Amino acid sequence: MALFLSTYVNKIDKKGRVSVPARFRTVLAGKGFDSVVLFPTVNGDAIDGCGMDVMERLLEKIGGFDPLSEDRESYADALMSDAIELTIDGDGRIMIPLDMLENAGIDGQCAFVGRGDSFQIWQPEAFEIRKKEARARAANKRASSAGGGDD
Amino acid sequence: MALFLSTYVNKIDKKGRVSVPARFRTVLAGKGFDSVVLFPTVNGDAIDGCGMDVMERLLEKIGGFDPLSEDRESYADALMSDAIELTIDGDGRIMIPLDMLENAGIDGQCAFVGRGDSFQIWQPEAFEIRKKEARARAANKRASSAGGGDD
DNA sequence: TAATATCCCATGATATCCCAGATTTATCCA
DNA sequence: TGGATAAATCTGGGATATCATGGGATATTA
Repeated sequence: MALFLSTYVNKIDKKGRVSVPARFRTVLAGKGFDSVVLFPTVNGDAIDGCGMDVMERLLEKIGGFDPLSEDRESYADALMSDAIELTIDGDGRIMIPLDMLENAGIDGQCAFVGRGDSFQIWQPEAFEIRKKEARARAANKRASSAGGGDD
Repeated sequence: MALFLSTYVNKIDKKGRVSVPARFRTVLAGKGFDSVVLFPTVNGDAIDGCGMDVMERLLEKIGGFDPLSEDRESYADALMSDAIELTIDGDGRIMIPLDMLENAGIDGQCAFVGRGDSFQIWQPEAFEIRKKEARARAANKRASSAGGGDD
């Protein structure tokens, strides 16, 4: 298995620990990682997560360090400066810093949401809402643009 | 053989296990998979099934990971978050999560319906009904417009 | 030395493995 | 062609392993 799929809701215990879903751990381990990289989503309503490989690819895509390009610099800066690498402990758990959780409105429980080559961490209810909205948008799009709708 | 063909009805035992039809397993094995990927159909009245290759192709299509694009193809995202990969056990069975079965109105038995390079899982009676409707629609279409109807 | 993080182990719940009947499908030989 | 034998498939259930979570004990850091 190579992709982050599905959605898992796990509990944050009073010490601040959360289990990374076993499936996600398997994906990471398959790439040789025992850690995750986390950083806030662009609009700040959740947390982006991935393996270190994705960060490296991202950096490549951005073009590496280029002191002459302000654009790229800020682009990369925003990401890399907010990103943290968390080691997965022996029981498969991580400790997400409190401020990162607060920024994403997460408390008590969190939903690990697969996105293929990365995943996101959401406050469960917030994610459900967003998903419904996304579905509605997609349905609209399908309805309006041509009518070859199969199931 | 490379295609998912025909319809097989199998029983869901009280542990929640179902045999994946042997023919379907052969197709998957031919592609090098010992697992299936399942996700709800767009309108939610059944379950879509395929091999991991389909998901990988989809991911390619929507492009790699770009944390700065606010929402990439929302439909694809919804898919990744709803999709699950289920390993086929030594006896050829999978365990479909209860909520996925409930969403599709499946209980007790399920029909594996071949669709070529993918398949669907239906509540057997619901599938029969839908099939009749589809036939009727196709017949109408043909009668009125002399167009090319599909399934 | 407080406060916090990490390690280690325990515990239900649940999924997985393994084996054994029961059916169906395929194969073989007369 | 038919009927008997063999193989594969589906199903059931007990034993085992995995997973998420909790809490105490040990290390780290300020």
